[in-house]
Amino acid sequence: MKMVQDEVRKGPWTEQEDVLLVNFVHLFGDRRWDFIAKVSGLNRTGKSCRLRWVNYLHPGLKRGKMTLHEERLVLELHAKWGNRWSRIARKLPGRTDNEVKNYWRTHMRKKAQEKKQAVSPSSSSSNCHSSSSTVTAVESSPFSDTGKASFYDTGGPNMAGLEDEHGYSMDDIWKDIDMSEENTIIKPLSPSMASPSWEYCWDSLWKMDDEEESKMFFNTNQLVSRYEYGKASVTG
DNA sequence: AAGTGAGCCAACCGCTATTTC
DNA sequence: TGAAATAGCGGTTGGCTCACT
Repeated sequence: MKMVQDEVRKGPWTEQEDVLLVNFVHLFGDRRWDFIAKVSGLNRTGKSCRLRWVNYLHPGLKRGKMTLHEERLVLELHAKWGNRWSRIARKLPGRTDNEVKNYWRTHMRKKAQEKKQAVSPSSSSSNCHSSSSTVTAVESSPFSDTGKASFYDTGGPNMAGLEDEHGYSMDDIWKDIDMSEENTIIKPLSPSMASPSWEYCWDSLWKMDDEEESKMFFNTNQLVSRYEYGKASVTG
């Protein structure tokens, strides 16, 4: 038997692909991406799978607009670390490096435009956020690490830089964020992940024995079918 | 109502770092 | 210890959405 999988798929992910990927990540963990890419039957690269998981499918992700405090954090940490997006993202629970990066790009584009209009060129400084309304918060550099990490915080090698001289702790920041996030939508990444069908899907998976599991590699369509069925029953 | 441009986000690419054998 | 494989990171781009004209 030979599976004909010629072209590697690129471009936007479909819901079915998402479901498959999430299933296989739960089965095999979120490290063996090449393996997952192969056994899942997705014609994607491991790299692509990882990216999809990290940036979109991971259950710990938070969607919606950046809160004021998150904005401040981004500004502060970028001032400190530069374009170390993943590092910055680790300090923003539920945010990805991609998200932070995208935010920064648009944010800074805006700021640059504002700056052009509002500030004379000679007054610019090394701080790239000089015309921002959040400048005061940023300039005070008030953050320290309390160990509250984002979902993929690996406890990175060097957080000592943040554990320093300032009185306003990360705890305070997080408390503020918690309060402000009453208005922030935190939802599962895919509609599917909160649905009964999703739970059913997991339930079935976890009950599988090894043999079943190996069979599943060749029956991934069933997963999608289950999912679709469940989804239909939810949505009406 | 249609056209246009800007903003935003998801995904890819290339390079580097880390892990495994 | 070195090579190969894999994972991770940062930069870039393409396409979709929405506001404005």
